[in-house]
Amino acid sequence: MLRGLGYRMTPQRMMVVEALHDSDRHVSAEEIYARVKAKYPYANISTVYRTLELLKELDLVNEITLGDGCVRFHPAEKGRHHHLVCQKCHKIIDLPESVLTPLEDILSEKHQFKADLKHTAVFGLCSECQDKA
Amino acid sequence: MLRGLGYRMTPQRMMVVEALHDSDRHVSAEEIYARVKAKYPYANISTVYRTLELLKELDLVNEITLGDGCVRFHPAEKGRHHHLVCQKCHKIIDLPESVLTPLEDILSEKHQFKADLKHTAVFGLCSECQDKA
DNA sequence: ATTGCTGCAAACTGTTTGCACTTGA
DNA sequence: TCAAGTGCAAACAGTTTGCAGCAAT
Repeated sequence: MLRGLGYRMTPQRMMVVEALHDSDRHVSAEEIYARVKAKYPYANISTVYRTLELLKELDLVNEITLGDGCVRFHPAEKGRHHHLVCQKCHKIIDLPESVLTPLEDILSEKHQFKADLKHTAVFGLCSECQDKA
Repeated sequence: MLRGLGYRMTPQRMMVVEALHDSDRHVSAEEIYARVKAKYPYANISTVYRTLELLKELDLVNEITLGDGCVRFHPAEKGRHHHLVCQKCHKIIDLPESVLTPLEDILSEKHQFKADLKHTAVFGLCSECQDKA
């Protein structure tokens, strides 16, 4: 871990990073806390938040809001992708980065807006929930 | 107001609706509350939330999360549009619906996902903030 | 030996809920 | 009249902060 950049490597931080990588993507702070706490019951949620804050600043994790009232995180190294969020069953479908590049180009050319699509979630209905309706 | 559908028309509800329409778009519940309270100091924020909840159910207002920690609302009648949110100056740029229809089609055809883009915000940097960087 | 990080408790923000009272239909 | 809607206070979830002590460097 590259934190000979002035930061200290503490067991707590290691456990947060580990939790982030072990879980499949999109874990909330509370979920990370739960995982860390399972190993080390004295762990504190504010430490989790502070570590996530730091990792975010260093661009090691990305943050995403999926509209369920809590921010979710995933490691930047796991590759960029986007998210389709089903409003009914709350499933999250990952989307290859390529799907949104045309959009990125349009926004850049026609609106001078530099979109940061790693933070983007698209809401709607997945195929199963469409069938049910 | 079409609430001969069993709902009562109370002054509080009128004021919420009024506040929604008077303000330019994307007001948070707190902002609506502030506006209502200016007219009627006894107003209560839970009433605001309850009214917004109702309007949402009746599809009279849309809800959107702009990533600043609070949900924002705007009247459905004001027309559908999308939102570019600058992560630096927090400006909100409205986008005509047409810009995202190609995306809607792609998601529908290739991913069987029925996107509901009225809830969608795209984050990034506006042109001014790009220049500053 | 520093100084950065942690744990704890307490504050804070946005939102929801239970309940008794009020009011629109 | 009387159920639907309100105000209030209290609870809630997710997140942040101040501070004293601890521990990586």
